[in-house]
Amino acid sequence: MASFEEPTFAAACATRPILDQLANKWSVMILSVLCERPQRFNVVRRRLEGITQKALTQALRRLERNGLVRRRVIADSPVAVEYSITSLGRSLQQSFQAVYQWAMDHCAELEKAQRDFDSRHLGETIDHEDEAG
Amino acid sequence: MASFEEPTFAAACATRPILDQLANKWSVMILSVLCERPQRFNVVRRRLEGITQKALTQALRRLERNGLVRRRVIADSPVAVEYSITSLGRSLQQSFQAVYQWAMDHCAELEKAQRDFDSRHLGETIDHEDEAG
DNA sequence: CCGTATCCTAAATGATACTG
DNA sequence: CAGTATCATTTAGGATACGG
Repeated sequence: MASFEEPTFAAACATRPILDQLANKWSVMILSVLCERPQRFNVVRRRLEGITQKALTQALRRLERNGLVRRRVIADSPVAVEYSITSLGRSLQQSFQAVYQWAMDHCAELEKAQRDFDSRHLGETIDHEDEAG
Repeated sequence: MASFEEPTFAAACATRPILDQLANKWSVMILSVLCERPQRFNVVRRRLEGITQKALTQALRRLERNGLVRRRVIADSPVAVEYSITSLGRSLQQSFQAVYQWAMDHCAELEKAQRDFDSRHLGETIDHEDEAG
């Protein structure tokens, strides 16, 4: 059973860069949107409220580089670009969907837990900037 | 079925802060480690190679605040603190586990996709600083 | 329309020192 | 041991302007 003191998640583990790149909120949302159907850049942009063009471009390129999303130019003037999910991307999206579903199922519990935690820690320097203003 | 132009992931959606806080690599790894058994701070630290004390403290407090992890002081001098996963945390870990399993199953495919992408984009200004040196 | 490039600011990160 | 605090540096993020 080994010593239990050797790292479980070694820095050199091949999954590290994968989690680094893909375990973030925009990837979850983008794959979810593209999973429905191929869509154009600005359509995706409008459906992910709050994302900037720069952030979307970066996220899409990262997903494309990992083979999860395909980029296709469908016209030349004005340029139209359609993004679609690959089968590899679709398989990841299923796992992501479970995380997203969990978040939907448990958001009330989480919000309560946060309120309880915060009231237990009154007066301490916690910076929880909620937009609940 | 609606206009398909309204945002799917509205900024005010209750799941947004959840994804913001929990959809990151350290949360995935920490819950995975704590899922085995309750463990002390520095044990967790050693098993997550590359994490700093500061990052671990912050991540643990965030998980604690969301009710996914429980913190328990088990001695006074020298201080010993044990972290354990809650049942809520365990339910999330199951979804995370699917993501982690996916990463393990597909890391070869992903690495190949990246190589292909990079060779297709030779000469462009992509800054992919791999540690493959 | 779909980006890239630049600039600027805000936030995350890392190293170090210190406390109970 | 398990943190907190501070500071320096890096990185991410947003706004804007511009190009194919």
